[in-house]
Amino acid sequence: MKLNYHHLYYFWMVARTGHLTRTASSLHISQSALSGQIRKLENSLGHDLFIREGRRLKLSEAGRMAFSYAEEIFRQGEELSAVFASGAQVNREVLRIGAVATLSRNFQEAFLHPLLGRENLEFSLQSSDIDELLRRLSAHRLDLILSNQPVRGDESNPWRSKLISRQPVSIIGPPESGENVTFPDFLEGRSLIVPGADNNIRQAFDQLCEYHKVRPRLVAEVDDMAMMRLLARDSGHFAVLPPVVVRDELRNGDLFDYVALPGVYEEFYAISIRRQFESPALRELLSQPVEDFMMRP
Amino acid sequence: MKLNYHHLYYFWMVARTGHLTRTASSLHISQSALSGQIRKLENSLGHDLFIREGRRLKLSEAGRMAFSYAEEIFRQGEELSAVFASGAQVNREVLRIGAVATLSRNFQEAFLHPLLGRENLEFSLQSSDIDELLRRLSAHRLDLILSNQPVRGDESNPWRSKLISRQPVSIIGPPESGENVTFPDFLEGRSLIVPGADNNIRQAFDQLCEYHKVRPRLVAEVDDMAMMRLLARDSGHFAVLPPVVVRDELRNGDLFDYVALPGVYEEFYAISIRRQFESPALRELLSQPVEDFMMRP
DNA sequence: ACTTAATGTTCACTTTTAAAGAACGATAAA
DNA sequence: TTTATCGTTCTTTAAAAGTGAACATTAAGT
Repeated sequence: MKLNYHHLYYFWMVARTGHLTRTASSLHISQSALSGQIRKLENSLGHDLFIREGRRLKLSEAGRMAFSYAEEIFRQGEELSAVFASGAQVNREVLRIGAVATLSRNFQEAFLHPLLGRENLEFSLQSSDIDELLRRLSAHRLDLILSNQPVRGDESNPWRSKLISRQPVSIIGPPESGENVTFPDFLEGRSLIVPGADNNIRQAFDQLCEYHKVRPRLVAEVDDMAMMRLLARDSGHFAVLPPVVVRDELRNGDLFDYVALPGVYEEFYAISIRRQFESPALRELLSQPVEDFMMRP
Repeated sequence: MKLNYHHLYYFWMVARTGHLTRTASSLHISQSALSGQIRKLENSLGHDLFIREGRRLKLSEAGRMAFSYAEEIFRQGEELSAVFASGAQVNREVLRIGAVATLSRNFQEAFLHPLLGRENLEFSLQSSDIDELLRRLSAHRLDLILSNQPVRGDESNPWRSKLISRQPVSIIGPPESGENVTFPDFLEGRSLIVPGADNNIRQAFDQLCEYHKVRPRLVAEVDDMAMMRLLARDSGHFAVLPPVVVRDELRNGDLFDYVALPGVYEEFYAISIRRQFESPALRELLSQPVEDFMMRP
């Protein structure tokens, strides 16, 4: 039997105050109607929601359970009503994007670039860790996640990961080093700043070193691409980095791109929920070709 | 005008598939009825939810917004139905408790002790940081939070913090030290393990040192009470700790309680949402007297 | 102990709302 | 161009929700 949301609403209103008569008058219906509707809900659910003690109503355990769901349901519903009632521009397109906090800012900006020119579009950008972002995506509080790892969906979470860009990764260092950089010998014993262990660049890089039997000396493992950029620029050490992260420094000569690492890429994924009606802005973003669009000005 | 949840439900079902006729037949109603109900919802909200292009339905931006709310609302509703339909013991009392992860386990256990003996009661215990726990409390995914800090509620979050226990804090160290411990001189230059800077014990302790013009040497700042316990036991250093945390070690002589710090207490708060009908188990827990109930076996 | 006011339930009846079915219009595919 | 499919609108019918009176229970006041 299908849940009747009107009955549930009445139940919720009564359970909040604990009084049937008062609630009835605040709802502008008779108490007998209210009593009857709640009785119907109880019959449909198969449990009493209130314990009747004489003229007093007490919430039963089943009622408590139903109440906690009802709270959520009608809180959302009231928010929905409020949004429409406020006359807020409901017709503006809204895109809520979450980005893994350690992702390159240059990348995020390049990816979102097509949205910037659009009138009548509003977007929000939230940084957090991937678990939190996936939670928000599931709760429909986000439309899209930018991540450097794909995520496998399942029945209860119909996530879809789309590869949106694949960036080469280079050894980047100070320009005046004057070193004759030959791959892979150059890496042997070399002091290096590398991405953190759970980054996929790092895993590919480790495999590459393994394969060529070279052992660099790791001076720092850093999660965050913005931090990597600062360290590469200011430490004087060499770093394993996608050039796009230090695009500005490469341009103005503060850093130099010595050698691209074969087979090592940073990948970017857009994670979304498959929908019958995809927002036009979202569709536009996701249809960008997988190429080096990040090299745009 | 009040939101009609039946209309919203129909809208949701149609928006999921994008087809009115198919949805109508899956709902076992005529397409004309479905069309009419959705039209009523649109009138009540004041916005078109679909864009009609000939015989085709497209979700409008307003529709997209409504849809994301509807998703949440009816996901919850279906969960509620499922819980009742599954015949799961809806009449069992359920108490969902969140504890700040750094809280003493002995305290948590002592506090929850009254629940252990109860038939027909089930409780879940989740550890996390206070922000995450408060989010869950607001979302009605928790009934109670145990914390070492009170939280001030407001209109949108009617939280209620109740002091449930106040524990003395001592200097605790290895039993064989043979030192003549006199407060406060003992502390001068002393190597100490102390709670982390945002713990209220720590703040009180720092003030105490300031007042007595003594400067201990801090060898470790530790957030987590379980970690403090291990470090106090195994490091040979003295530590600033509530004795209850190392109750077992004090009993069996692995550690010794040298001196209670005057005016320094660890406080425990229970944070809940004020409700018309409080669960009996919750009421029982919260009515425990503020005393050293933690010294029970 | 009795009365009174407040509360909740049930029943017969009325009003409101939702659903069905036919007629119509638009369009994608044959 | 036809034809089958899909969505809208209108009128009629069926179902659901609401009303008000009669009745039951209980807390508080006399």
